[in-house]
Amino acid sequence: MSLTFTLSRKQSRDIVRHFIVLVSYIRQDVDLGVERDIFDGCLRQREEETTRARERELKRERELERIMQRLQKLDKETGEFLPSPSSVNSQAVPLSESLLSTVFTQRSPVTQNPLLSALLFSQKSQKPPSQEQAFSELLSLPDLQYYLDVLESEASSLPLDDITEICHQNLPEPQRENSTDALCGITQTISDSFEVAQPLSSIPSDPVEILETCIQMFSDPRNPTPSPSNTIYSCSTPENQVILPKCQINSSDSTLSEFCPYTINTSSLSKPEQLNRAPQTLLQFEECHILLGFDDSASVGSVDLEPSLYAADTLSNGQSDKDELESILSDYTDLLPLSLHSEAVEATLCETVTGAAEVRRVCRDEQRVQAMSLPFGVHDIINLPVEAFNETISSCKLNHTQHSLIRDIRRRGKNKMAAQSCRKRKMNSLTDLEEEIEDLKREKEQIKEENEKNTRELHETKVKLRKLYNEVFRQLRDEHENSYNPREYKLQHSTDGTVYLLSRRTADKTNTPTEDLPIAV
DNA sequence: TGGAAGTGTCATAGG
DNA sequence: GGCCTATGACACTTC
Repeated sequence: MSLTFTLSRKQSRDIVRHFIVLVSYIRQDVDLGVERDIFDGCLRQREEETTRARERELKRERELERIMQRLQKLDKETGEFLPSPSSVNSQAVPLSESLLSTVFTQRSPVTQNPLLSALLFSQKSQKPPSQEQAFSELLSLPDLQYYLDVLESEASSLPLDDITEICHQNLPEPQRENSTDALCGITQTISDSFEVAQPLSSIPSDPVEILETCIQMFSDPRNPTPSPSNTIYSCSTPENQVILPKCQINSSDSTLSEFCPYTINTSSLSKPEQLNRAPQTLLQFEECHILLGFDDSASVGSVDLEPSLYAADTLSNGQSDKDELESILSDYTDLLPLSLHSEAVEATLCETVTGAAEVRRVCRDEQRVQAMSLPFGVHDIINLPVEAFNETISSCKLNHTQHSLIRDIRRRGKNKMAAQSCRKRKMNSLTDLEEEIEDLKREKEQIKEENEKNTRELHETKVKLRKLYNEVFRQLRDEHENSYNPREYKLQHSTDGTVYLLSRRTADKTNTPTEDLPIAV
């Protein structure tokens, strides 16, 4: 099980630049005080978060001042006019916009890298912002500015080690202590690892294709699989392979590999060094993470990638269909941003990619499950049949807390699905009732029209009958050829069809035809 | 900024 | 009595 990409020097610079953009915006987001929304109902925690937000706000203001100073300095050096409001405004851009907008520019390494851009921007609704806006936002990052400048100007001739050293020397003292070290750490890691083997142009641009490619690689029997549940990326050859552990928020696992699933070739290292390289890489990135001001204590969002991997295995075994693929892709794109170990990025990208509330809930439950070191995931806890579930939890020796947690997760998950189905039923019922109302209205209109029609026909029939009645009376003659007076006589229709001429006086008294008077017409 | 819509969760009734 | 499902009510978020 391995995923292998090797890089040219230019591509490596692009990747470094890409990491810088991402890391810088993580930092920017934290500095901006963009908070991850965690609902726990605990007032004390809210107060603490409020205090933390104030501190972030103060830090953000200091950062803004530094940015303005840096921008002015840049103007003097380049002789170009850089409108300062853009950088200031960019500080107000939420990370969900600023991060995406920046890395989605045409010249962004992310967009130049189809794999990364496809994974990060799988949502069609995310439109790329203008390049100008993104560039202005990029310029708002002083550390990044230095680093990119060096990359642009000297990277073609200098080793990456020297680049990091230049960055380190050029930055002011306080910032050396922060981001530059971390960035240089990343650079050092990547600089050890480039070798051209497969052009990036061969990487598919479509996320589904990317996933399929990954699945094929994961399931390729030619690739060794040291530990499927703990490995996502490894290198091309056994000699040069560095196994990058699966990304997990709560442990010192690979963040780098999540964003850069390329080969880290350590052929120049000895075997022990090779074995140590991955932890070093991760450690460096962890240091970067910490030094850049990320708040680990508030990090939320432990994510288990195993379901996706298992599903990928299922796919590779030919048991897949399009829905499964889409589901897995969704999981994959959902989980990808969570590996940043940053609550800000996690929250923002979670909300960007999927429904925020559900993702947060899943993240919290996943975190709890992982914190308890439970051997199964939230999905299993919720969706296993009762018997299988009871069998599973009985087979594991769980303490009371673990048992309660699992029961709680299962109860809430079940109830959540029940609520969803209940609401769906309610909506369907409402829709059916509305349709029934419309049908009844239509039926009422039809009956009304029919009634009017019948009324009209009845009226016409009465008119005809009156005319006929009068005509009959007009033609009736007695034995003396005299006509009958309609006021004294009337016609009455019997059930057998016979029409009688009745005297009104007699008919009114007896209400029946008399023997002498009836005259059949 | 208020309101509508959506969602998760809890409490409760009923099977 | 315990478990599950359905549903009303509430809180919260997002638009």
